[in-house]
Amino acid sequence: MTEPRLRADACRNRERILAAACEALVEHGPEVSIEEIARRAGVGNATIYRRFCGRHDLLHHVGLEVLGVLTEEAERARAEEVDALSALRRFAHRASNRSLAAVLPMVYGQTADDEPLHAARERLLGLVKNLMTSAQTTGMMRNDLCLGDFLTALAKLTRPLPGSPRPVVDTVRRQIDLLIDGLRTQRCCTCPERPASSRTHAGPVGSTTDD
Amino acid sequence: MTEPRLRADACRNRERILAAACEALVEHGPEVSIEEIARRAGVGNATIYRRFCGRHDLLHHVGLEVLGVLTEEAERARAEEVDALSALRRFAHRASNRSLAAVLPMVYGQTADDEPLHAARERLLGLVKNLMTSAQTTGMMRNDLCLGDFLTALAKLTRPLPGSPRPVVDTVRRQIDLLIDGLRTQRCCTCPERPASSRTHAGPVGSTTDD
DNA sequence: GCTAAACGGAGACTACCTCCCCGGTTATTT
DNA sequence: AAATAACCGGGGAGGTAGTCTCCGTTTAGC
Repeated sequence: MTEPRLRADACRNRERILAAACEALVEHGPEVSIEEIARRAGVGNATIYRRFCGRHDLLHHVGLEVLGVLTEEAERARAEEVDALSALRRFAHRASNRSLAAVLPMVYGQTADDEPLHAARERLLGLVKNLMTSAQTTGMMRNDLCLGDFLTALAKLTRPLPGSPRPVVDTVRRQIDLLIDGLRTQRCCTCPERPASSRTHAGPVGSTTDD
Repeated sequence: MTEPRLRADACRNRERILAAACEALVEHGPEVSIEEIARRAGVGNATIYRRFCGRHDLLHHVGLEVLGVLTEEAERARAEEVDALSALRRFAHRASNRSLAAVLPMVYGQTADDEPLHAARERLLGLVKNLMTSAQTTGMMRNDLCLGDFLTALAKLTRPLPGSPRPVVDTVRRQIDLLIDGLRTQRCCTCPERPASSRTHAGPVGSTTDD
């Protein structure tokens, strides 16, 4: 049964294609062209068609990969952080890496009635929902919020605006901290007191460092 | 000197085109097609070319109009609200109507070195900047934030995610309130204690009511 | 009711996108 | 190190969609 294992370079290219697809999706929206993804990945467009059978299949695998990473992050955050709100904050930060949270809405629209994708999604939603209710029942988080508020806010903040040369990671992080602080019941500043740069727009272009 | 005044129907159509362009821009991104805008406005595409000389000119006027409305809103908010933070909140709510705040980043990328647009933009930025420093010096708003943090967050939250049938106004409002609460120095819940719907995603599709 | 302004649709032309084929390149195996 | 099979990028055919213009018809305003 199949999967004769990919050659090393083919495997590398497959990863690159998936990563490029994520980037391209969040920047250009759901109907980004295959050519654009290929350009970004630094491969010929034929390579994409060789590895995936068509657009739908590509997006399917993008979705699966992203959902997998996020689910794992949610589990680790829950396990390694002491309280639910810190876990949510950590999860949010991880989800902002490579705009992961913003990829999902782009994929869903294009892959209707895709069963495994739907299942993976429900699993992630369940985990985050648990974190939220846990934070709420322990009194750390306000009660007038539902899952959708948090997740769509996360997706929106994570998604880069067109025109920004490279998403300034620092800004996104700060915005997420702001959001989390808004979620809190009591004020307890989690945001490092980084002096505000008085410049109007983006500061130095930060590298996408992992947390 | 020129501007022989438009006929009533032409004038109406011009408004419709500008409004449709805003909608289309925030939904499809900066390189949305003229055809799509015409479809949305319910006019033939020739009508757009009759009223504006090309894509650049259309976006220029979209930008001017949006900047004009937002500037006026900022001034009114400052004049009519008692404190700077309330003014910011009010401004943010108004800017979320018709996704106004999200239109601007779409326009800027396409209209480089457009002097009047740039001037109008600086004017608005100045007003908002004043509101922010005012809120900060009176101790209502945390100091580790700059103009860009607030404005890009506003633009992102205001921009609809692809796939959402109609932006659920209620959700956007709540997210903005969350953001403003995150800005505060002390907790003082501005958010009406609307009981959280436990449903996973969007609740009822709200109409885009003005504030 | 007349006239000039405005309208929508259709058409020419272009650009880009999808998908496949082919001659050259590279990883792997012995 | 040579053989071989997997893999690669570029280019091309066919198709779709976009931009902008022309033209016969409709409509607002006097």
